[in-house]
Amino acid sequence: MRIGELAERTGVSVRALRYYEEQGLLTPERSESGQRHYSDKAVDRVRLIQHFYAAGISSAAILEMLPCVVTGEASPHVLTKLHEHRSSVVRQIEDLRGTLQQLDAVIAGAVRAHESGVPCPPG
Amino acid sequence: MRIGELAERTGVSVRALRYYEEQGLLTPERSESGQRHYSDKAVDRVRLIQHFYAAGISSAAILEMLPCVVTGEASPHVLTKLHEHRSSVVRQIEDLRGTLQQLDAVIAGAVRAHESGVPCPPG
DNA sequence: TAGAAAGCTCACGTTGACGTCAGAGGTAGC
DNA sequence: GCTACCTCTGACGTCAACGTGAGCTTTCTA
Repeated sequence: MRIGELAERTGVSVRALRYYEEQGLLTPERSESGQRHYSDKAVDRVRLIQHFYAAGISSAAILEMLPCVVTGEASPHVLTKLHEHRSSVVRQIEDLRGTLQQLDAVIAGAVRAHESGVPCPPG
Repeated sequence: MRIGELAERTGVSVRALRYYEEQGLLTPERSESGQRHYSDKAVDRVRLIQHFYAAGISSAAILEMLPCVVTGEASPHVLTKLHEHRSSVVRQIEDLRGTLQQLDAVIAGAVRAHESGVPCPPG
């Protein structure tokens, strides 16, 4: 498929797909005229990349990990990196749980205030 | 306390504290000479701000929510925003759980490959 | 009372993941 | 073969949360 279709199927912009290629995360075939052509597997790869981005993992780090994501192979160094990222993700989840509690406390307080007729700040 | 002490007690840089003030998130008293003076409560407020930042909530959104965090009051509009952020945080946690599974699968595959003596990509 | 340390206000720099625009060529349906 | 989109390569713009440096004033310490 061409870049527009991949963009549509993944929900990622055309610009982003070209950017992924710049970063070495995606290496499509090229037609005679220079147009990019992607296999179906690219859809999953793009989703994986987005997953990692969402976890705060940088392009460079993703690039480092991608070969072993694809082939199942990893050098000890890459394995160490993988564990580091895992820990980071776990930490993020814990932090977000804390934030959730904060938000819930705020919401509960606000609801109580609303029920007891306390005036509201502008907004 | 002055800005340096607040920075030390919260682990946030002096520059960041001035930035929070620019955004309206922090409004310290000023001495005759113009130096900022913070109360003890500022420590908790800074930590709360950091919590929200970590959850991907922007300065503007935090600013909108802060009054009701402080006073326990909230307009219906702010309450809606709070619920939106809550949903967003929940979604982030779910996404990160997915990422964690991906990482675990990759790590498991890499370990198996390592044990069976498969060659490694450079790195 | 000096001088180091901390604070002040601009104001420009940084980083990452794209957005956007320009100008030119490729492709598909009729 | 025409037309309407699609794609290409630069290359500059954006946005948020600060970093950094300059040049100056205030406060603490010996």
